Order: sequence, then structure tokens, then C-alpha cells
Amino acid sequence: MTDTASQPTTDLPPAWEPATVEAELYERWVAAGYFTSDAGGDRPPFCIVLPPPNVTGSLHMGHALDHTLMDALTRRRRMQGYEALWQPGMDHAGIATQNVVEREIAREGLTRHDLGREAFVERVWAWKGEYGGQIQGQMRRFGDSVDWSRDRFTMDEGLSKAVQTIFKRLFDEGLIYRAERIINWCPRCLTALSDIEVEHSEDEGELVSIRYGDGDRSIVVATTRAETMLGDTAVAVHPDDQRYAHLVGTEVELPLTGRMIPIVADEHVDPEFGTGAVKVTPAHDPNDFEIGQRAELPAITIMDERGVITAHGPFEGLDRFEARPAVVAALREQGRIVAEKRPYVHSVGHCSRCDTVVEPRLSLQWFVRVAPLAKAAGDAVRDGRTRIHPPELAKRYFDWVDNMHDWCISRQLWWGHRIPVWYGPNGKVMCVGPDEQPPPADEGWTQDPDVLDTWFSSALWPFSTLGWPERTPHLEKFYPNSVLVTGYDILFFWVVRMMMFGLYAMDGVQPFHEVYLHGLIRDETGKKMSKARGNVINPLDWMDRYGADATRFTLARGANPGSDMALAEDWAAGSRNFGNKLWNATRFALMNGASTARAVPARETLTEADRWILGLTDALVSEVDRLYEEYQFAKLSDALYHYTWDELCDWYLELAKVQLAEGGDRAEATRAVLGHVFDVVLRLLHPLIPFVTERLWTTLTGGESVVVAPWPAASGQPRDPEAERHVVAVQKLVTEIRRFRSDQGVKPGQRVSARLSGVDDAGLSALRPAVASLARLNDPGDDFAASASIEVAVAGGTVTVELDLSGTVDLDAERKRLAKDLAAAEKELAGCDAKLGNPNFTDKAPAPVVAKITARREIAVADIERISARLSAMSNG
RNA sequence: GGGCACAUAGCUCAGCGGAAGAGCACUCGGCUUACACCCGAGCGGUCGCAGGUUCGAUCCCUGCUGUGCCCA
Repeated sequence: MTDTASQPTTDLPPAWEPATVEAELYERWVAAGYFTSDAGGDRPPFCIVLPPPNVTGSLHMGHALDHTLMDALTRRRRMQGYEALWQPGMDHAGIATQNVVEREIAREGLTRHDLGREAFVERVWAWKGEYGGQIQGQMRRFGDSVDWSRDRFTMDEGLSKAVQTIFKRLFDEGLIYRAERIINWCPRCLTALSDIEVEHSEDEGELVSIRYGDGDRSIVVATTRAETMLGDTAVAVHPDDQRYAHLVGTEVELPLTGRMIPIVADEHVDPEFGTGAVKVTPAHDPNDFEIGQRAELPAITIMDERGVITAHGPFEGLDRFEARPAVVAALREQGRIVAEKRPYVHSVGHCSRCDTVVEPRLSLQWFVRVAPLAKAAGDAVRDGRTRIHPPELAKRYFDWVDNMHDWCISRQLWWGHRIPVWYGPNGKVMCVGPDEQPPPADEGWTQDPDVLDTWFSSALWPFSTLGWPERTPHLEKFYPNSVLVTGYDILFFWVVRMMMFGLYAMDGVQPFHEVYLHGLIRDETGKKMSKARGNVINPLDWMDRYGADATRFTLARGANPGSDMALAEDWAAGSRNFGNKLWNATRFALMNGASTARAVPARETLTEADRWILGLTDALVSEVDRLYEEYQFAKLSDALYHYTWDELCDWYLELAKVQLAEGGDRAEATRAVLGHVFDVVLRLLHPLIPFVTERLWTTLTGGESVVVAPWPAASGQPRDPEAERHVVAVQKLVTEIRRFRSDQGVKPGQRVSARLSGVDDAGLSALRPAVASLARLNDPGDDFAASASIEVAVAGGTVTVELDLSGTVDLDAERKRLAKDLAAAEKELAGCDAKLGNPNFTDKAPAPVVAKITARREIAVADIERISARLSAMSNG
């Protein structure tokens, strides 16, 4: 057998240096085609579509989490022999991108109107060409195993065709319609927004009570938006409200305008709020619009698209926020302000893109009639065709789909998919399908100027990226997608819409088998990361300093289903340390000739230590598999961390040192076991930390790449409970000896002569050299003089360790330790006695529980006896 | 206003009916030839408060307090 010292040393440097190696490894994987999907062949499909990041953006920590989890799932399935497709791409982000380019041309003193629509859109494409690529670069640094050959963009020709196809189908079936409605309008972005693009916050405002009419023909209304009174067309009260019953059907004069407006009754007025009478402004409030519809009231728009008052009179030309105090002042002058409350905190909607206060606005827009689509989306989850993880979030999904409002899909933008509807002479309307010719412009036909909500095209993502509306081989193979991974915060934005459109476009087949919703990233104190707070961590910074693997492992370790995760730099450092630990442990194994070239010898020829670690390794494989099926990333990461560090490194490698020192067949067998366990753990870790495992695994095995290595399976060999008991006993014995040494102030490296008895009776004979090595003990020499002794109760018996500390023993320290142990044992005994002395317990508790407590009691009694004897011996001695 | 979570060691979180756990932080001792991004040992919790169910409750139920989120 080759001597360890003459083994060829590995070429691995003493520490893992991610920065220099990761990029090269990644490009090698791409070049090898590992990530490219093949729609042919017999492998079962596995498909994840990447939630398309915004083309204007860069990847933040939330993306890093999302990508880590998707990559882990994809890499594992690939190793398991699935045909894996992780579909990348970006969306065109209508409002955001248009804003960016408008800002850019504003620096040249231009507006989009100066350029004209066509030139502006060209300008956006040019911008996309120049800056839109940074996300791909970031994904390469993360190590994302996406199929770059299928990279897609929502504005691509094929995806645009998908948009036009589904629009036409929905239009023809009456599921898309155009109507004048109150919509959410952003006076800064100058476009309609859907309900979910509005964020509500509790803001300080004012509540002003205004008297309309005079004398006994007057009524007081309260409002937070005094300026809208210029557009009031009624006052509404509850039909059962006796206070106002006599006024219903009469009219009052609307101050400042001289208009007479009716007092109407409406069920939806809350008599408890304010005076119980509300002003009704159908053109500027969604609830008032509803009241207006029921009472057939006119709607008077008093603002332009920028929120500037257009009503004639002294307020014309004022911004809505300037008009508010001006209107109040004018009313006060007339003595019509009955009460004012400032600040008055109430909920105010803001544009999710630019934070401008949203103005409800009456306008002509396109809508999707969602009722039948939402019903199907709900049913797919109710039927279990799509499973939501964690299941608690399914309720939130149902609450949404079962109470969904029609979806406003038109946007007054230029960047996006233009609505494929043409308006002709005599009010004719024509929706044009993807393969149809638009009607001739010279006959007076013009296309609708608006574009579609970005989410409209994103909703097609799970199948438009696969080639739909063509029935491509990829669509056939990879639809439905296996799992969708995203944050719970975009359940409504995106997941619901993909469900609706997927079921509709694909003849009732749901887009996903499973949906996994992860939590949000927060800072170390649990606050949301935001630029305003200045607590944003850029994942690229972490990757620069700690490597992509460490960044990924940190995120995976924090990913408990459905709950948010707090991140701090310390976590990343810890993950970096773990990678380094793995690196050095593997290096150590390699330096000692660990190899996968030879199979692990038959179990009966191995040591108990070998059988113990092999058993733990099998258990680890099963546990990791089970946890992956449940999307328990935090737990599976922790299981891998614990196995690697606390069992493999802290114990098995130390035990292996003893076996390697023996030389001969024992050393050779140990090399095979080392090779096996590192092979397995590296493969298990690869989906989480792909780079370091690739470097180590290829060195260890000589294999081509761990990316395409088979996923580990348990050995099928039975575990050896006796060997495991014995190793656990050795762990306890060694720990107790170390504890004693530490109490006595013996330096960790100093060897101490010791005489052990009871080892054989405890069944630990074979592990005796291991104990000596791990506890730094020397065999007793001729001059051995025990100056201290400890007794350690282990599973098979009690081991007595006599130590020659060749000097004074710190009796005080020992007494303290014994007293502490005694107190613990006495507490334990008292607890057991209390239970066993209670007939209700012994009668009603299950027998195994009673037996367990009885056994614990016996151990406590023995401990007390032993420790007391030791203590009294000390005071007598 | 409606709904849903969560309150466990200094921090971030597991555990969710039968002996309180992890990582980080902290204390002490160590360069024990894989690793100081390390090794060894240790300190630290009436599991938010008050009731209830149970032989037994951090775990189940009720109420309260606090925090967060979603929806109006």
C-alpha cells in the first residue's frame, strides 16, 4: 500500500477562492450544453419558467432568493435524469421602461410627442439593446442553469403573436370589452392602472364637513377631497335614515356652482359615518360612480389628465392639491364649513410605479371580463390540479379569484403591445388576429392608440415562451410547467393571471402542477429593504466578497416556506465559512488518497466508524430527498450543513485519521469510504452551491461534471444500530474527557496519560484508539499516577477514566462541575418522581411513555449515586 | 373597517402534546501539520400575558396585549 506521505498532493489551494473560478466554470457548463433542453427523447420533463425580470431593472436580493431556489430544483431534477428546462427571459415593463426612456430624451429637451410614436418606440428598442442585457450577466454570476438558447422577451415577435392571438380569441368570445368606467389613473404616468397597481397607505389628510343648501333645506356632508365638490351631482343618504327621509327627492343648491343637485337614497351609504350624508361625485370616485349608475345621475369630470381643475370658475387651472384649500377657503367665506378635522388619517391610493396619488377617473378603457376565467383558475386549485405550497396561501388565492373585479388592460402608453383593434367609418370596430391584414387606413380605419398592460403578456409566459400558439415540441413536452417559484407578494399580480390565461389558452389544462411561494427578503431587523431606508443589500456585493455559492447558501438556509427572511452580512460570512470547511475537508480526504475508483468494501470488513458514517450518509440522502419534495429549503440546507460539519468533519475525519494511520487494508478501505461519502455529499450539495462542489467533485472523482452526475441514492445497505450506538458512546466519552480537561485548564494540545476501564464491557474495545486520539490521551507509562478520575455513563455501561495530570488538580473546579451535574440529575429525578407518583399518569399515559420516564428515573438515580460518591470522596480525600 | 399570520436564548429563526434546539453573537482555552473563513469547552430561555382542556401544554382552545402583512 502506498504511504500517505508519498501520495501525490492535490492541486487544490488551501482555500476556496470563488471570484477567480466561478465565471470560468459557468461558461464551461454553458459551452458543454448542460442547460440546453431537448424536446425529444424519453427523459421525463421538468420545467420552470423564470418570472421575467423587468428589462429596466437589475437583480436584487429577492431575485437572488428566487433564482437560488429555482436553480436548486432544476439542478436536482437534471441530476435525477429529467429533461430539465429552466426558461429565462425578461418582460418589457411598459410604464417603467417608457419612464426611463422619457427621462433620457428629456435630457435632450425632448418629449415623446416631439419624436412621435414610431421614433419613440424605436428609441426604446435601442435603449433595450444597449442596457437591457445586464440581467443576463447577473444571472450568469448567480450560476443560474437556464437554457440560454431559449431566452425570450415579451415584446419578441413570437410572444407578440401570442398576445394578439389570445386577445382576438377573448374579444371574439366577448371576454374583452371596452367601456367607460372609473379607473385608477396616474396623473404623472398619464395612464390607467389596474387595481393591483395601486398601493394603499394610511396618509394624513383632512376631513371637512360642508353644508349644502340653506335653512331647513340644507344638509351637511363630510369629505377628504373638498375640491371634488365641483363635480358633485347629488347627495346620498341611507334609505332608512329617518333624519333625512323628508329631504330625499328634493334638491339643494351646490355651493360655489349654483347648480341644483338632488338628494337620493342609496343602500350603500353608511349612516354611521359622519353625518350619514355623502356627496356624490360620479366622475371622481368609484363608489360614487356606482351610486350614480343606480340613481341615473350625470357624471361631471372636473379635472384633466394631469389632475388640473377644468371646471369653469376661479379654480380652473389649479392642480387638485392646490384646488383643495382654495375650495375650502371659498366655502369658509360663505360660512359653509361646519367642521374641520386635521390631520385626518385615511387610506390613500398611490401609483405603484411612481407613488403619485392615484386619481379615480372616468374614462373609456378595455377590460377583461374575468368571471369565467377566475372561476376556472379557482377550480384548478380546488381540484388539486395545481397545488400551492405552502397550503396556507391557497386561502388567499381563493379570496382573490373568487372576488375579482374586471381587469383594466389598456394603458395610455406607447411602449407595449398595441391593442389590435381598429376603428372604421360609421363606428365600425374590428379586432385583427395575428395572421390577418389590418383594414386599410385610406378608408378611414385607425388603430386603437393604447397598449396592453404588461401583465397581459406576462400572463402568457408559461406557454408563449414554449412557442404557443404553435403546437411546438417544447410546448408539448413542457406544458404544464412542473412548478412555479415566486414570492407570495405577486400571487395576485401574476400567478392568478397565468392561471386564468393558461387554462383558457390551453383548453383547460393548468399551467403548473405546483406553485411554490417563498417569503420576502428583509434586513437583519426584519424591515423591508428599500432604497429610502438605505438598508438594501446588493447580491452582487455579496458575491464579490463571499462568492455566489455563499450567497446562494445563505438564501437557501433562510427559506422557510411562506415566511420572510431576515438577512445580515454575518449570515453570508457563515456560508462562506461553510464552503471553506467543505473545501478543506475534501482537500484533506484527497491528500490522504480518498478515491471513488474502488467500491466501498463489504460492510462487515469495515470499522464501526465506517458503518456509522455510511449509515448517516444514507439517512441524509433520504432526508434531503424528502425535504426537497416539500420545498423545505431551510431544513434541507441545515441537514446538509449539520451532517457535513458536525458529523463528517468533527467526528468521522478525526476517526479516519486513526484508521489511515493504521495503514494497509484498513487505510485503503478508509480511502474508499472517504471517497464515497464525499462523492455523495458533494452531489447532494451541488444544487445549492454549484461552483465549489463542481471543483471538488471533478477533482475527487475525475468525472466530467457534477452538473450531469447522477443524483445520489441511498446504498440500500441496512444501517448498523450497534455501530451507531458505539460511536455515539465514544462521542459522549470523548466530550466528557474534553470537558474535564477544559475545567482543569489542560491545554487542548497537551497529551495526558490516562487509564481507561470499563471500555470493553461497554463494547467500545475497537474504538479505544479513537478515544485516545480524540481526547489526546497517552497510554499509562510505568510512572503513571492517577491524580483525577471521571466516570462516564454511556449506553453500554460506565467507563472510568483515570488521568495523570502530573500536578495539582483544581478540586474546586471539579467540585463545581460535579455540583452542577448533581443538581441537574436531582432535578431530573424530581421530575420523574412527580410523574410516576401520579396514578393518573401511570394509568392514562401510554405504556411507552411510562417506560421511558421509568428508565430516565433509573439513570438519574445512578447519576446521583455516582456523583455524590465522587463528591464525598473528594471532601474526605 | 374586513381577513390572515406571528410573538421561543442578545439577534435571526426551527420545534408545535410526553427530557427546550440551531446559526450568529458572547466568555474561556488553543496555530492539536484539512481548515484561525479554524479547533476544544462554556454562558445564555418561568417558550408575550391571563384563563381553559389534558395524567401532562412552548405545542390544543378562549380572551388580552404587541408586531407584521393582505384586502377595502
